[in-house]
Amino acid sequence: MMGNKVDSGFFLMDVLEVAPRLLGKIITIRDDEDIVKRYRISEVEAYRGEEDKACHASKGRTERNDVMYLEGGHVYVYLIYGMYWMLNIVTGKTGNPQAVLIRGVEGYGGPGKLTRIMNIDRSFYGEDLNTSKRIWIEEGEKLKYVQTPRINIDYAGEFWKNKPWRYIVTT
DNA sequence: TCATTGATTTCA
DNA sequence: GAAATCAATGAT
Repeated sequence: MMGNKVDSGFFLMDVLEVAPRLLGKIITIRDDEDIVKRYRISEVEAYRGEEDKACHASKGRTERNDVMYLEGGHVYVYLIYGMYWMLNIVTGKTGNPQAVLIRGVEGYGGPGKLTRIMNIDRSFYGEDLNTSKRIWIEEGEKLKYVQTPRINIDYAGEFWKNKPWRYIVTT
């Protein structure tokens, strides 16, 4: 059954609006063998602009975070700890570096595990969710969730570390 | 709690 | 150039 792709305007809202609304939506991947797989989003984290010390854009625009400065709807992928690809969705308007980290989908918790299962790597960097033929987001049901502080951002300082910008679907 | 792991970033 | 850092994970 084919779901409806989300409207491109959805990704242009502020990251704090987009993050909770992504819960329950479907990440859809078409692989090299033309097989389409769907994953329901269950956990995300929001990273919000240069002022957010936990955000990769907190020290300005670099080669790595460049795509965060583009219009919402692009895909931001990067390697962490030399082993794990992280999947992020850029949000907000052009020049406003925000992104949502996909931390979990139904059946698979953990951002590094997801990308391994979905076969997501560097080649997805900069993909446009509105036009890409191999990754996009489909509408899903609205789910209840709780908020907690973000994980593994001790370097960001107490103020930013304590922001409850991690969103988890409740069962 | 600790080793893994290497691209990116930071410091010189 | 060299050194430090890091949106994590799995084993101990």
